[in-house]
Amino acid sequence: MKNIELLSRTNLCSGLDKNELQAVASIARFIDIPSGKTLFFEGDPAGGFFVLLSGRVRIYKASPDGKEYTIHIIKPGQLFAEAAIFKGDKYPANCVAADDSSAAFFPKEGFLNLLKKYPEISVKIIGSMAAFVRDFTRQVEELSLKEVPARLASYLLYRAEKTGSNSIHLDSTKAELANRLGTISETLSRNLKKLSDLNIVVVNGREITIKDGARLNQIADGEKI
Amino acid sequence: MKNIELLSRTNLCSGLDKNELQAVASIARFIDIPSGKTLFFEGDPAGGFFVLLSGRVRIYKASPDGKEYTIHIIKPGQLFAEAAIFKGDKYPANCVAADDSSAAFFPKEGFLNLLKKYPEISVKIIGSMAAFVRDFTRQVEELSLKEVPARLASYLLYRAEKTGSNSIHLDSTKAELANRLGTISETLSRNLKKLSDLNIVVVNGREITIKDGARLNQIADGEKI
DNA sequence: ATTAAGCATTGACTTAAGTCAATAGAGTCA
DNA sequence: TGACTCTATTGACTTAAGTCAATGCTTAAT
Repeated sequence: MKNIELLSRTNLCSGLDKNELQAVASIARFIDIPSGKTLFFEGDPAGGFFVLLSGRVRIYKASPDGKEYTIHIIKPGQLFAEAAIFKGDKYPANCVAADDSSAAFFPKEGFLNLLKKYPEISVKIIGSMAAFVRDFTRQVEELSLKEVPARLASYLLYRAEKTGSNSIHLDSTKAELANRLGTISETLSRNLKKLSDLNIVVVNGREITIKDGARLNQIADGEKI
Repeated sequence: MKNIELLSRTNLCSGLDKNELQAVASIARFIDIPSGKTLFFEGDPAGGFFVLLSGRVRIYKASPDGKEYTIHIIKPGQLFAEAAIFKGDKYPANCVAADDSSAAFFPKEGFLNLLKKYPEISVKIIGSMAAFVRDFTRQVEELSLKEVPARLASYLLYRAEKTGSNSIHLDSTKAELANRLGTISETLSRNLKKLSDLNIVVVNGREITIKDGARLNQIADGEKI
């Protein structure tokens, strides 16, 4: 996939339009990092930050006795070493590629100039990250609902609310939905059947239609089915 | 609590130093929203975005037949209506206070000027949100580990790695930790006891010391105990 | 020192949800 | 059309984890 395409899928750039994306990409330096290669060491002068495009990188600290402490595993789409930009001028930890990876590097000066020139870009970035955080918050809340029926009901209501329709189209397999709900496909299947038997929803392949939203709300609140 | 103090605890401002915080606060308009009061309606001209400081607000859409669809419940610290800033000039949904609430309002123009003048502020905001997203990602992954021992082990390792020590100090009750791990205090207690009986950790009040990190890693990977 | 309050632990029991395995549909390709 | 693959469903069984209730342990206050 083209780098700019990968870039557009990251947190940093997901809200940007074509021109803005182009402007951001123009100051990026795209790099490939073979698995096992060190990208930087603690104490190296930090000239900017990275966005991971593919693969995985590991950020770790090494203690005096030689032990390594992994601080983060970075996944595609995430920023890393961004602390360097506001904390100081040295990277505060080591970074090595855990898989063959690729990243975009943003030099600090270039990025600051870009934002100064196009402040709307920073606002968009902030806005889309805020939305992201909000969705994540929801997901954490959802996952910590103890029972599967409650999680499922909550998810269905959320999707329905978001689209303003009472019909939800799954754009992934049921197994993936199960995973997102912190369960397995069999359990999801059984629970959808229960809801369906009670005429609370109608399931038609990947199309789920809510028939009794009030009841679904009660279930999301923990009521037994 | 003072508004500026509340502001410093939000996503938007958590990474800022005193002067920057002051600069941001100086363009904010602080408002109180009594429970039930509508902050804006869909279609109202959108002059800026908000950060919730206390209380809860509900963002919803109303359909032609009068039904309401809740899109989000906003909690303290979160940005809202930030979409208005990049999507267009009208609020895309309605917003009402669910509890007595307070918020900071940032006029679009003022905020843009601020960021233009101090691009480091946007960089800091972006950086601290990225860190936030990263922690959240981890939390979601952790919660979707099926079994409590794995979630617990994963959490302990994470905390230990982050501090670079093999001793973890809980700054909350065990019940709260249980909640964060998506379980209950009794179950947490039993699992800590198991780990302790196997000499994998030593528990001393709120101090947990890892004795066998390798074993803990296996458990985090799903191995039975 | 004694009581009270809050947090933590333990046991007995119940239940939700996972595992394993078989079967059924749906979609695709030759 | 039939064979193949991928996804979904269902049943029988097992197990992890939740509930309820009792008890223990600390800390702080009178």
